[in-house]
Amino acid sequence: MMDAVQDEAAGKRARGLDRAFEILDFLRHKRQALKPNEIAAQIGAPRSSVYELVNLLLRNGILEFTGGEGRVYLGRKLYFLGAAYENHFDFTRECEATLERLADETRETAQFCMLDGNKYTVVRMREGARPFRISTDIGQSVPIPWTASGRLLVAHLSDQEILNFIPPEDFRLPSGEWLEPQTFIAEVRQAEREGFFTFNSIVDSFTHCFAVPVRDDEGHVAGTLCLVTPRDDGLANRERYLACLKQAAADLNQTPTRQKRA
Amino acid sequence: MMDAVQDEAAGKRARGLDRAFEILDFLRHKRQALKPNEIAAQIGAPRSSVYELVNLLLRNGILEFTGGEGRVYLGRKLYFLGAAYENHFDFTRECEATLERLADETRETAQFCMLDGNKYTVVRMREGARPFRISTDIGQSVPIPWTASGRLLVAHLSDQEILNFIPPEDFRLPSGEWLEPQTFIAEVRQAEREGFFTFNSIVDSFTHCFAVPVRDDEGHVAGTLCLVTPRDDGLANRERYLACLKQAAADLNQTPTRQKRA
DNA sequence: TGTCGATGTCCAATATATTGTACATATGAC
DNA sequence: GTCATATGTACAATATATTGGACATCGACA
Repeated sequence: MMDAVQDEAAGKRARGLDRAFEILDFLRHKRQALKPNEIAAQIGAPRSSVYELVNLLLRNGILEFTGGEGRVYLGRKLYFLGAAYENHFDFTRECEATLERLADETRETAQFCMLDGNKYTVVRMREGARPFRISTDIGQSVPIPWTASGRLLVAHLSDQEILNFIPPEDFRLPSGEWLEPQTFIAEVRQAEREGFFTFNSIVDSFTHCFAVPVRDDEGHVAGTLCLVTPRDDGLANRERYLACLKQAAADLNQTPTRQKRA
Repeated sequence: MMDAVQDEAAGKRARGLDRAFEILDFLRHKRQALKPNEIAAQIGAPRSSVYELVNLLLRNGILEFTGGEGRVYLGRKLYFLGAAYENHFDFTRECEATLERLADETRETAQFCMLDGNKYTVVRMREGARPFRISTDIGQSVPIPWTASGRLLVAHLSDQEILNFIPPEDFRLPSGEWLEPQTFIAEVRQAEREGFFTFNSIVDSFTHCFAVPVRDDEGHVAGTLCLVTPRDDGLANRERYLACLKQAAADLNQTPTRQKRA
């Protein structure tokens, strides 16, 4: 409830485009088809506006009817656009291979993560060979401060920019504990200096997380490679796992986000 | 030039949303980053509008700066949205496996194709094992009447709907020849009856194409599986290839576009 | 030097998109 | 039967988005 996060002031009209992408993002996170009415109620938008926009998006193939009863979900056109992005910044192929290698070498869960707006998200994942699997939902948005990768993904920002960028409520950890922003920033700077970050996950109580940065052509941190391990394994193999990650990141950096194939 | 295809009447204003997706589709087909100015010129839109929209889309992560000089291309958010679509209609995994099997069995190029608006497009492709490879760009839009799959993809429409759906100029073949719409419709009905369509490609002079429908839960044709072969091979192995395709489609239909995993 | 084209910004005018509201229908509770 | 809720449609009012055009800058070029 109260999902109208970005509303600037008060009773202003929302721009159609913004509202449209709010709808798309909402469906993405819901991961299911919804009726226009439900969408309107849950994102707190005027019903007439949502009906209008949904119809526009349907006509453009951005949304599709699915699930019956007039429910809509993301459409095929988005798939094509996403595929074009993936093709242009052709990280996917090397990424899959790298994750596979990482998972083989460590038998742990390996992930490639990026920022999605001001959240953290797992883009690709390869589960480890352990009998006890640790896995995350890919494509879910998670507050940046909750993750090891988060320390690396905002390292290019100044302290103030970081504070502006991350929604304040995201410093409230799932345990209910409050992570002091200054503490977080200190960790960001430390991760920046050392070129990696590791810690016992603050999302659960039994995993240890490793993250190293992956940089794009211009040297910016474009994403991270991570390992999620049981705590004892992580501590026992710390140096080896870090070495594996760094090597993998170096390989990825070697073939930076390159232009199209031809 | 004259890309303003969908403009209803004359000097009307364009809706922001429509123009926005026009920009996205344009970039997708150009397959390269462009300056806002270039976009405006090439799609025939007012420069001020394009600058406004591009900035909006940049703020939403739908577009990204890339390629320098202020050039923009499709953004990461589109990738996430596309991945969510792909995840929901989980055709991809089975699809890849099916294409691989097809390519193995026939040593020919196998494709999975769908409609993209009122065009045909190759979604996934697996190149055959032949020394002489035949391949197509994936994600490119091609007029429906130029392809074997096209006969199947519009079969659910009435004659009149087909005529309304396909832009008239798409009946002009790449050779310059004119394909009579009634001829095309007759082929559509034939394909519908027989459950497949094959012909010597009208895009080039040396390939033969096979297409069979893939249906979704509700029995609609959601896409097609195709083989693109050298003409003599295609004619020599016609029955076997058709059997392979039908079997593959049956396998895909068995696991129809299913809901999410959990 | 002056001219031209390409690029980006700024701004006012008006065509229109967004929205509140009313209306219509179906369903289920009681 | 009545009432409440969920769902979709229709429409007018006004807040604003789209647009044309002016303006500034830069590099090329003669």
